[in-house]
Amino acid sequence: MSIEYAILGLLSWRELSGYDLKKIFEESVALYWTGNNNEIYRALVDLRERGLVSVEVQPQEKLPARKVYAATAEGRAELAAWTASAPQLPQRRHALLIQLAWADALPAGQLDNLLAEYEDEVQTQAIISRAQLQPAAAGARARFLDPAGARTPREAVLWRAILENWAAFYGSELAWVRALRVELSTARSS
Amino acid sequence: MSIEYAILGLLSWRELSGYDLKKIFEESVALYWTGNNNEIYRALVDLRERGLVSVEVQPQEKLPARKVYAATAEGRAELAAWTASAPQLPQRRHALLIQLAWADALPAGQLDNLLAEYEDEVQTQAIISRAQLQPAAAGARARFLDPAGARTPREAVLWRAILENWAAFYGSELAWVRALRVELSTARSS
DNA sequence: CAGATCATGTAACTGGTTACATGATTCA
DNA sequence: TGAATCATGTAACCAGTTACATGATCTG
Repeated sequence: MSIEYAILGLLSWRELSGYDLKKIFEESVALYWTGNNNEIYRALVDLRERGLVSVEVQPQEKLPARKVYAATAEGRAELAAWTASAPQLPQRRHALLIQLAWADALPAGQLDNLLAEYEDEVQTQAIISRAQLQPAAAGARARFLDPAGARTPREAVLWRAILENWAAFYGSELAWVRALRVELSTARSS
Repeated sequence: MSIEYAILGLLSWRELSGYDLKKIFEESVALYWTGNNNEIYRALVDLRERGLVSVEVQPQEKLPARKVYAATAEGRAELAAWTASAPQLPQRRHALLIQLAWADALPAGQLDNLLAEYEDEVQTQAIISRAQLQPAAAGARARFLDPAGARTPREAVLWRAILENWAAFYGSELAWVRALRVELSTARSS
């Protein structure tokens, strides 16, 4: 899947500028693209050309004009068709596992340092993804996937499930690396 | 990380032709590239140019010559340096989660069909990845990450951990989708 | 005054995918 | 005889990343 459907989905939820989208991508765990300008602005042009989104240019006095995009009826239809399409398996690229395959050449201390560093990083992500399960501060504009911004109870269930999936992913990874460190340290001393 | 280190690692383990590599990539769960020719043959040329692998051309009577590659001393040094490098977080692309974010427009039955199909696919992967934890048939050439092919006990521990990571990944995913289906069906009927 | 924020975009590159191309051999 | 396997490669394309480019405004 390309970033286009993610953008189309967001624009079906509320109207947003390229800059808004960029921030949403940067903040969200679930939207795993970097949110770089190139891709977002090109995707918006493309969606526009295909008639899936509309633009409204809002001139501002002192800042560059905001181009605010929203999904059109055709865009919503296209999105609905896509959501019904056959699910793909998630793809996971896990460079550390390839590193570990050949890491037997490393001294035990260095290997454990590597794993400890990894554990730290994963723990950070686990905390962040668990935090997203908590509702945002009252008064704040609901962020993407915050059940408070959902339009129906079922949508809230789905959004919570998405966040739980990410939390489970990092939780499982954290448990794995901790178990591996224990196993390596006990094997060494036995 | 590019596919190059994965190839260099395999060639540090045993000597292989491009065709052998292709098959290993296709068979292995852990080596998540498609194993397409383009990338493998280009990577081999590149590694060769950088002096990290050597080639031996083995002419065959009736088939095209095999070009058998192996890691050189420099290649092994480069690989060792890479294994010691800072670990990266795994990256996961999960299109279904983006689909679900906007799936509230689907009728309940269609949504459950989608999730059921996903559950099936994940279950297949879960079974495959658990199966790789079993030793290969006696007499068969040890496959990549089969502890039987490991060169030291610690390497066997690492290889098992890698396979367990994949099994845990699919196991966690399977539990998640099952729980979600239950939640959606009970919410509907209450 | 420096750094973050608002707001738009472009250029160059990397990594990876799909499909094309060739041709003999082996097996059901 | 048709499909799978052995064995090499090339061409065209797509998605995504990093870095470049501009410039005003707001905040500490």
